[in-house]
Amino acid sequence: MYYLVQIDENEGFYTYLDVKGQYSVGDQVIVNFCGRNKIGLLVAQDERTEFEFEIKPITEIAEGQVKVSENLLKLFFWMTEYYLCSFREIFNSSFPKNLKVKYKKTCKINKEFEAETFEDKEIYEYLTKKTVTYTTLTKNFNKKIIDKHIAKKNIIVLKEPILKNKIDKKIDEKDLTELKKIHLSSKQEEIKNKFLETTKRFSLLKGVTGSGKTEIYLSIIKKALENDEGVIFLLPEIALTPQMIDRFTKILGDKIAILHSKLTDIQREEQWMSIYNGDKNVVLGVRSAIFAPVKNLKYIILDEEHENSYKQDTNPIYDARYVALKRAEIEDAKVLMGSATPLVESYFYAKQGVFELLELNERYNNASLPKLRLINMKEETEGELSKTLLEDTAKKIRKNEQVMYLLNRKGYSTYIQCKDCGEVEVCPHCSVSLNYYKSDNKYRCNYCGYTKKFTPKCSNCQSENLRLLGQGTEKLEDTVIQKLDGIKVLRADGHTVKNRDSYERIYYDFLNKKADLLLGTQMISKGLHFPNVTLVGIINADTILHFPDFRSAEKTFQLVTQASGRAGRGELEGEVIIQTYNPDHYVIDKIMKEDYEGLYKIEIENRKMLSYPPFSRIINIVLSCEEEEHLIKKSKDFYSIIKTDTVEMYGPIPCAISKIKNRYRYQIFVKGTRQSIKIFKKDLKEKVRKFKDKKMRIIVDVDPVNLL
DNA sequence: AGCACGCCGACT
DNA sequence: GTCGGCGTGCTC
Repeated sequence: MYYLVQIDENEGFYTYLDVKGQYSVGDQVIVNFCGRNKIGLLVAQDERTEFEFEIKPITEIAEGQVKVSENLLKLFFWMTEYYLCSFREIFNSSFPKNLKVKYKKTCKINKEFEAETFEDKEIYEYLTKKTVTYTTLTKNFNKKIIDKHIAKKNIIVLKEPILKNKIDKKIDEKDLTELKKIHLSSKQEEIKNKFLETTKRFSLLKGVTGSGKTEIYLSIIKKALENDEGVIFLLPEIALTPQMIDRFTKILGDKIAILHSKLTDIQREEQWMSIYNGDKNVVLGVRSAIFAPVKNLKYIILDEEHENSYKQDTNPIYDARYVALKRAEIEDAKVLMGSATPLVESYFYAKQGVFELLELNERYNNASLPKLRLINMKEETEGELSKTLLEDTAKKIRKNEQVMYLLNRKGYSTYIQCKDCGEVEVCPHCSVSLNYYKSDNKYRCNYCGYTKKFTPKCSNCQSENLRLLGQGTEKLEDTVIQKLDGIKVLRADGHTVKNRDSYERIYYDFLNKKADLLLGTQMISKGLHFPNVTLVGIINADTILHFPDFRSAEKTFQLVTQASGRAGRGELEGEVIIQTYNPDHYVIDKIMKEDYEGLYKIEIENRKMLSYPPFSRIINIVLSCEEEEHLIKKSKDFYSIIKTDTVEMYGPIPCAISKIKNRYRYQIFVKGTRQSIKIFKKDLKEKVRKFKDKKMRIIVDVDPVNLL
């Protein structure tokens, strides 16, 4: 029996022979490759019987291996074709690092050399008796001498896989008492049943913020637990907050596994193994949890479906939403996607009947939707915090209620301009302006992390007449403290929130009313539940409105609506103040009227007219290189290589951000029908592989979300 | 990682 | 012509 084997750290597949027929697809084995032992994954049977090269036998099973299910392998193969990414990258990103068989460096004597060539006879004596790891050897002898011997090849260093055993199984008793306490309203019950009964594989739950979507999810999980069915419940990273985890573990106890990016390697291994062993059938996790080896998978729930973070835009590039649909097809499971503000594409598919559309238009427990007020910032004279918002904030605080401000920019100032010569301070490595951070008095680049000390001098004309433009959260905090005497402020942005711990601390401090105002970036706009918050201020509703992206209107609507949803979640009524410089823009109008349907109609018309998704499929090809001339030439060459009349092609043109980390960036934008794009992709991967050179990187982004 | 292959410049 | 340096591609 021949198998196609994916070998660790290698592209492509190699054929090996299973002499005794003792292995099967999904096994991890040890094979001899390049004259050394390597871990290989049996990805498929090789149906061929004759080969024009010599086939080696599989050495042995990787002891303590964890198998990959055939369904997951199917999903990975589909991904390599759809996203043109490598099998190895997908496998690596879906598989806990700790569970990969590791290599150790072992040191041996090279027998071709005589003992007298050894500077250190003791090492020679030692190594003729045994083979040890490099670490052990360096502990016993002088590292410098050892390295010298290795360089002279007196000592050979080999990488050998370390085999380890599986973690012991521990079985949890199922206790559903907490779950049984969940009570659904008749409307929620109706939606749950509709989802369970529909013959459609995919459902879209459109429910206003605070309408109790989570209770519906929980009741589905409860049903699954009672019937030993598997569930994957996905949340965007930003929403998988300590609060969410708290809530879920309180109700579901240790019956669920949790997978998120802040787990330690050991924690991730434990969680993953409990799923693999079948101890836990329910997984709560972020994007990559879509690959969890859940047994008997019946439901995939995807909350906050509109969130960009479901799209991974580094290799392997994939969209967990689309992968979820595919996995559900392969495993014969159902998908429930939920959002208050679904993606235009998803809503379109729901209206077309591809998704079952489920709607929940009232808030849970009769809580009322917050009142919205619009402030035209063009008429404000007192800087970037309106008088109305300041006054109302003061009022709420006096009543001992809490306030949240959302501002989508961190730091103090987003760009610094010289009043005399007009020069803007820019990053030396990227084509973006530098941000100013007052807390450590530094300029900082958002893209490459470059920092330099802030000096109040224009680097062009040395003038000290600088203008700090574009306010960020730091400056907002300063302004508020200065204008509202004695206010206690908590700030949550990329700078104050370094990890889950600091996030948690801010969350609990605010919940326990240790502050009056919580101000922060997007990270506070999702999923958080503070019953005492009665006012939400959206400082600049239009920061992303003018991005050169066909989704910018939709994204603005989603962001503001989500943030507004933070107000009035308890007994008290909520208010939202939205500051904007574009009061006449149709998005602002639809936000104020809470008219998703209206926004959808405008957006879908635009998409149709310009033939953007869902009326087309897009591929964005980004070429990057440190040398601009080389890049321009190669981009043009590549364009002519892939040029075809069956799809629309634009470019190569510089990307909106034309340089990042010293690499110049050009893009080729491809648009076509589902079918024509499929054909276009067919040999694109091979063309990219052949065309790439050492200096140049080519990234093929299928269904891009970020077009910058 | 390590070997084969091919291209190109230096030298006989 | 030949030798060798090195960049590139392949290993089942």
